[in-house]
Amino acid sequence: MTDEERAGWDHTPKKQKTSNSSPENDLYQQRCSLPIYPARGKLITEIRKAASVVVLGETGSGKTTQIPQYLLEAGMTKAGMIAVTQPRRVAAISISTRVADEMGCELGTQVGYCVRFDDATSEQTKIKYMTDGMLLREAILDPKLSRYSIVVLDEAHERTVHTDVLFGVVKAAQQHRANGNRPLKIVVMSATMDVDSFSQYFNKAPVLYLQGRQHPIELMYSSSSQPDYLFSTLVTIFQIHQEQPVSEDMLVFLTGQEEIESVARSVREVALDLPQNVPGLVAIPMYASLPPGQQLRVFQPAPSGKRKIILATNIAETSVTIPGIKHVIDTGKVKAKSYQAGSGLDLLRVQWVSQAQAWQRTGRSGREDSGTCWRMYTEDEFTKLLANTIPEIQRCNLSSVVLQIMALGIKNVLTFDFMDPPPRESLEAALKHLELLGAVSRERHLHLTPIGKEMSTYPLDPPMSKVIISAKDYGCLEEILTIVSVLSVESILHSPMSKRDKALAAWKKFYCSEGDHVTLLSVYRAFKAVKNKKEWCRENYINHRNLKHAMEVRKQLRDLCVRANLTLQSCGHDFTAIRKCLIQGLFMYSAELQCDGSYLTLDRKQTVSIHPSSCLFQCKPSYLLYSELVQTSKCYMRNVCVVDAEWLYETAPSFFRQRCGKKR
DNA sequence: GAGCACTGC
Repeated sequence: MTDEERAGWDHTPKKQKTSNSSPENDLYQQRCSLPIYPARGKLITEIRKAASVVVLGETGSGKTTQIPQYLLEAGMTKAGMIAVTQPRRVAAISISTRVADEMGCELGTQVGYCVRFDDATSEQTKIKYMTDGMLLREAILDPKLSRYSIVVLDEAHERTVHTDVLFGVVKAAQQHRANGNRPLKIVVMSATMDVDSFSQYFNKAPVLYLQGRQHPIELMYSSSSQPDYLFSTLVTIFQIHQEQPVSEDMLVFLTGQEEIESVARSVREVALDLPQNVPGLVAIPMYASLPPGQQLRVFQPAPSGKRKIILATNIAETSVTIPGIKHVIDTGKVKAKSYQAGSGLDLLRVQWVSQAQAWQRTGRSGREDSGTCWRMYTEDEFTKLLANTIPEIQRCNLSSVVLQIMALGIKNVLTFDFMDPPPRESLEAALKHLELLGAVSRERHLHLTPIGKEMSTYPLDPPMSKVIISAKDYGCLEEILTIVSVLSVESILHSPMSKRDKALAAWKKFYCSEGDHVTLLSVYRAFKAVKNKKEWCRENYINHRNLKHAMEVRKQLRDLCVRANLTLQSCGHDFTAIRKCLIQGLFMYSAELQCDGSYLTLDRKQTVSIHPSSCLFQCKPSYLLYSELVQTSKCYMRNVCVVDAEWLYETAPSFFRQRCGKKR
């Protein structure tokens, strides 16, 4: 979503009966005054002419809201809907709300949206805003995307895994439909200059440039390299504060929660010692794990006579737009995920941003008026940064992506038409993982097994899908649905740092000797049984919101199971059945106790420890399953479950024979 | 004896 489109309206659907497309209408006037409006005719002509078009639209051009309407008005939806994909749910919902307003129709009629858990479309729908992940799901059922005449891939420059896979999917669908009477048009929309690769990939598609409404921004570089970017950031904050008008708010890009809270403390401390004649300031943190109520603080104006300083992660680069920012301080650092197929471990590391990311941050200062961006690095350092951020698909675990691609009917993932192919080792590692789960087979040729096909219907990581479809063999689908749902949302255990001991004491009554999975099940069961759920959550340090979310996920998974004719059996208190079932998907995530009290993983022989948040932290069972490994100060197993060596061996004899040869 | 960039189905 562009800045223009994000700002200035609330997210609640407005139901409007009068038509807004009459010339005397305000919204109509607004539409005509957008920078994109003069290009309307040319856009329609070009998109009509070419099979694929790339649109480069600066922020504020209005491309996301207007282009779909232009195509509709030009009669280009006769043979099917227009799909407009977005990387984020809130964007799909709020933009479609805006467009419905502009068109003077009710949301869900001609204009609608479709995101997980929420489908606001109908038979009348002509323009459908949706998340990229949603279109990908649809593609598994219908690889030709036959309901659509045009697919608009918005925010393509963000290069999410879903968008990257969609590139290949829509391109293949277009080829399939090229000779029929209903060709598929593709519009790729990007906000960065790097559009050549998009054009090349989509058969040299023409590139259309749109003017934006960005104001001039002054760039300030450090004169010398800064060894301590936090210190130079603090100095710069107070330099700006003392020299610039107090009405000009500041946005500082930092790497994470801890850093933000510590800088916030420093800012407040230094502010106490400012001379009398210097105005006051308020430091406001902004990061994703902040409770929603506190996130809203960034939108409130500063108390009069004070300056607002927002300390944010890269959430403020794309997901949240804060109005009124005049100064941006860019530390040039970001915390990002890196994955090496070799270690099989996801890592979060602080690293340099790319040039494109730096420009994105810079742009946050010139929204309503001219602005300034203060870079905490030299111009020379800037030129040495990567031009573009490495696409996510090249730095993540690919098991679920590979499963999805194969479910789309693509024969060989290794030759799938990626715009930027991921490393071969990552694809091979994913295939090996799926083979262990019985989802793919290499007999004669590489193919998806019936189990793999079934697994691909669940919105889960492959191990968890495997656990679900295995539950029928253990008569515990009800329990497994609960456990899988709770594991797939953010933690339901709420542990405020100040009340850690109290929280721990409250959880003790749910603890089960079998491990965290069964413990989470007992929390969920207790929650279902009580009347006053909110109060119960507060008393027991349980996160009510995340638990509600888990219930929503559970309902979706349950529906999918019913559709697959899986019987919803309960095993009551037979936790052995549950643990044996978990092994079916997680056996490669197992560890063995060593004589010295440490643990070694069974597949790569890595030294690991039980995470201190686990209910088994002080226990030493001989064999464990874990849901994930996290590398922090040590390599920790998070969410562990006690198992028998025999069960592991019975589940995957050849896997364990290779790895524990001497034992058997 | 700890620690969480950001999304999404």
